[in-house]
Amino acid sequence: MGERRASGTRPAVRTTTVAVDVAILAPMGTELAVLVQAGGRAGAAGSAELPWDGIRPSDTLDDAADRIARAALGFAPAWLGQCGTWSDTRRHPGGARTSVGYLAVCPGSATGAPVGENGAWVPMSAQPSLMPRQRAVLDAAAMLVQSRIDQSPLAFRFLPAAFTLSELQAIYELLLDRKLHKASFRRALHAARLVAPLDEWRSEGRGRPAQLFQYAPARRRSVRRAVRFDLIAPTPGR
Amino acid sequence: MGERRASGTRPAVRTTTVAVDVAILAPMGTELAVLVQAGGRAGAAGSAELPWDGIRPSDTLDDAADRIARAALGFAPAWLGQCGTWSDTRRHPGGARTSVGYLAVCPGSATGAPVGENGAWVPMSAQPSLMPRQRAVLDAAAMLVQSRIDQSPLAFRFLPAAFTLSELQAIYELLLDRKLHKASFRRALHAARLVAPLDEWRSEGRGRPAQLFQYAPARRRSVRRAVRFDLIAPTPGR
DNA sequence: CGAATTAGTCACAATGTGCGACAAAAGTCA
DNA sequence: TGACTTTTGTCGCACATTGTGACTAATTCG
Repeated sequence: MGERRASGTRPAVRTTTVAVDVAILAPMGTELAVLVQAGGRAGAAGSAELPWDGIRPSDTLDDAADRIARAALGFAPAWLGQCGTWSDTRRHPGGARTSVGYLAVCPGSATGAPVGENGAWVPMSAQPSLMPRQRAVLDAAAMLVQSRIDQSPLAFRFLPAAFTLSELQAIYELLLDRKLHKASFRRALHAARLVAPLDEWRSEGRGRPAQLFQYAPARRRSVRRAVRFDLIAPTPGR
Repeated sequence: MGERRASGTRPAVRTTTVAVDVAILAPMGTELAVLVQAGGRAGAAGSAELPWDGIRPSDTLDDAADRIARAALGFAPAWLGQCGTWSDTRRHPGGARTSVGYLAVCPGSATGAPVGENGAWVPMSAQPSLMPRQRAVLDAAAMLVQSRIDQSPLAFRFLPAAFTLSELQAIYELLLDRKLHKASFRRALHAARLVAPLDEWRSEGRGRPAQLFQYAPARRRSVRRAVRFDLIAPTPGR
């Protein structure tokens, strides 16, 4: 003991095979959907896979994730963020020992259009059968959405730039999986000064036309609030 | 266009060199400190480094991080969590192209004892001069602490199992960098039913002895709360 | 035109938070 | 011993935030 380094040996880097795996999520109807592609062995059971690739010499991980998401979607995702990294022997479509997982978010309009030749949007509830490694990435991506909803404007990335407040509320209800009260939702939203009205209205079939808004956070007083003990979940996370 | 994969090529894994870098944080006096070790070239300016190592064939990343933290500290950290992964050309002590960053947390008692032959606790405000890659890891670790304070019992990991409420409040004040009101702090803490009193008191010099508590989250009603728009920061993170 | 439907707001009750005041239990020191 | 200091721990009130149902507004449908 008293050894400076792990187990008395000097630290040394090792070589590994690495892939970037991207879970691309978008709202579809009343729930989230994930974009999967047919695997290498088409027709085989459990052959769906998340879009993935290796990293190129000049790539950062963010570069690679953006490239993979663009290639799968045909356009850039509205948001990208890392959701974890794993290195183990679980199966991966490319046989990578190490996977860097990313979450990509895009508006619901994407789930209405076809995605390439072998892409498909699968509802999260349908539990697409992925290889174990990619299953871990998808689970972590879903967790990341949950943990970031209240801390970042992630919910807005599931919508186009201009949206109605009812659409925004529907996204929050989808992500949080519970009904919200319209008046409370709007009161809190406006108090936070996160959206600005556009001089534009949209009529969606019957009913009064809804005003369009855009995400436009205003400089707001950084009030010192209480410690939020009520948000603490028993497990300290991953 | 219409291509199924990135740039029309089939996806393929690549090889990279990888290190696990661990930012070990603990309270020291009134601020956080990070554990650094003297680098390979002792005495050289900017030679401090975070504990790091490669991954072993049977290691998961969590295994490696735990091993590295134990070796540096002499005991297991109270908490470990991934804070990000980077793959770029920034300098790293081991020359790794890819780094998996971890945050390790341990109680303040650690910062009073010596740490191995060439370890030292450096206050975060002192900005230890690390190589660029490890600087990124440390910054991400600090961000992770901030983002998890309200979502997980992370603050409790900076304390021993038994603690006084004043100690807990001091940790929160240190992490949030602001004074908290004692009565409000305790009211919210007890309302969340996160701690249980021990039948033990501790006298710290003068003043009334403080009762000791332990972290013991009780099953509490999962009240449906409002969407917390006020916590949303303008940037969607990382 | 009236019913149905969706958007948007209001008022009030219930709950939560900031904050000062104060009581309780110990040590310090004349 | 007894006043003074220091720290723990609680109470109560003013004020802010949130939950909820009721209400008005603007549009389509038949």
